[in-house]
Amino acid sequence: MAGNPQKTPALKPSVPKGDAGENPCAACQVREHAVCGALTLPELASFGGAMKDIQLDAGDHLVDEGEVEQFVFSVTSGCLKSFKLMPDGRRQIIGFVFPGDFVGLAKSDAYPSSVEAITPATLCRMNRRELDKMSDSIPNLDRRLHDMASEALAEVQGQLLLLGRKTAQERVATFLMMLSRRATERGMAPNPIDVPMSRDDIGDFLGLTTETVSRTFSRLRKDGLIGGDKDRKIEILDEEGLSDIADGF
Amino acid sequence: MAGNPQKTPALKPSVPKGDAGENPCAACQVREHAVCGALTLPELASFGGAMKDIQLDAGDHLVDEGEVEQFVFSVTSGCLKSFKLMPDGRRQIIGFVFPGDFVGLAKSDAYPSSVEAITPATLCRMNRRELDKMSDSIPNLDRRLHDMASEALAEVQGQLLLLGRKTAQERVATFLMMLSRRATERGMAPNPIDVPMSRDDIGDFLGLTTETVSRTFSRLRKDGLIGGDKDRKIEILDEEGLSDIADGF
DNA sequence: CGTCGCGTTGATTTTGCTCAAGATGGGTGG
DNA sequence: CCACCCATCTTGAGCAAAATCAACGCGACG
Repeated sequence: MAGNPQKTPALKPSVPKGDAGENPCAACQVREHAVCGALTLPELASFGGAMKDIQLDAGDHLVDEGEVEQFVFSVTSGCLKSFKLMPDGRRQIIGFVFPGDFVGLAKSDAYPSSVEAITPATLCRMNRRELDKMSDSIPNLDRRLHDMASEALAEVQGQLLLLGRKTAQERVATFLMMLSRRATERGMAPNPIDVPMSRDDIGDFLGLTTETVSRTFSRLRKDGLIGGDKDRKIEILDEEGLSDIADGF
Repeated sequence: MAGNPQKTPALKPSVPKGDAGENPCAACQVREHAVCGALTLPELASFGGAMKDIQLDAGDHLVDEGEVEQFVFSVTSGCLKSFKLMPDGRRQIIGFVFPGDFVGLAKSDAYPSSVEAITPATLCRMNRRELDKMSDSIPNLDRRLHDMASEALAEVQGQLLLLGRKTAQERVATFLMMLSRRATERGMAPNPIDVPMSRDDIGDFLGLTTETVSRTFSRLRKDGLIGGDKDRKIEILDEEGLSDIADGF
């Protein structure tokens, strides 16, 4: 069960000590933002019963691209990355996975990408088959899954524009605005931004090299758009300016 | 109603003359591949009753990014493109839309991208609201929509890898393999490939310029991987070689 | 105290873009 | 039916943005 302190969790673990045994999900910090937010308390009880808590250390891998999709996951704390690899090692990070996010939205036989923990993380795990069954009998759950898939689909379209047409500076600015917006949606401070991933990861997400990402951060810093990078936190100094760069104005 | 001959439809229009009035959908050529394939004949009748046939000429625009998502569409013939624009005119084509494809999979308030016809096209149009209602009462329909969204999500992840990490040659090779595979899925010949879109469109899809696309085709032709480009058709001469380039081997 | 991973910065190279000029070919009107 | 026109495509030359190659700083950790 979750409950052990992690080194750098983005949110508290889902099950505070002492609550386990009754309905751990009722106390989950990210429930509202997760799939589970669609469920009534009784539904939540049976749903939670089918869940197994998982803990990962930084660097642990959760699933492999191509592997049979036996499980789906709902993240309760930490940060993960979803990525694809090419035979020669080139890597594209498909997305960063935060608390409340769901791994396995795209129903398919095999995982379309690998997933690995960036920070220590806690997740709830469920059998794909079991989720499908529940989704058949709980319309709200089904709707929530469909809505989350829709949102993911809309969001990834923005990423296509970024990778296909934006400059390095625009990509990095977009990335920062994205992190800031996500933090706000999760009820966290939009500024300074928590940036738990390495320059390498950011590069593989934005279709750039580490060096270009680093240079671009330096330039944004020199131009007074962002502040220093203390403790994996970046401060946005000129939100409007950054947003204009991000959108190509 | 559909039924008039088009200049260059990829498939026959959905409603052959004479069948209209009974259950036009029953005769639809692309039904099996479209949302409608999930429906029983009685369901299909009421579903089709809520549909309005639409015809577009090449260049006609169907929906605008940001516009309220009042309608959804199922394509019955022709080819369209879905795209996003930046303030300065840079364009990213999100995807090409073929017969059987659905416009509006990502349930949201506003269309996430614009859609415009590349060739003359015919579509079935339905109110978003009405589709949602039907989807609530027909589990098979709901499941089909969810499955199609899942597939779209998985496919777009491959596009992220392409745009973020592949070379020009790899992109074009991937594009051709993609077209070939799609044709096969629709029961059409995988070779030669029908390429109804302009070099410009291909460029905006692959994150390249027209010139680079053109040069890359020339190179593939010179290297004997593909044949000439007669009548918007390209022949694959070395499928394995092309596939290896596409996948980065 | 040395090592290792990560980030930054600099020098050089390369890929694909930009700018420019022809080629091609379908469509239109004389 | 032919000539012209305009879109689209192709090819070439030079350029620029980002990649690559390389060196170094810095903090964490053994």
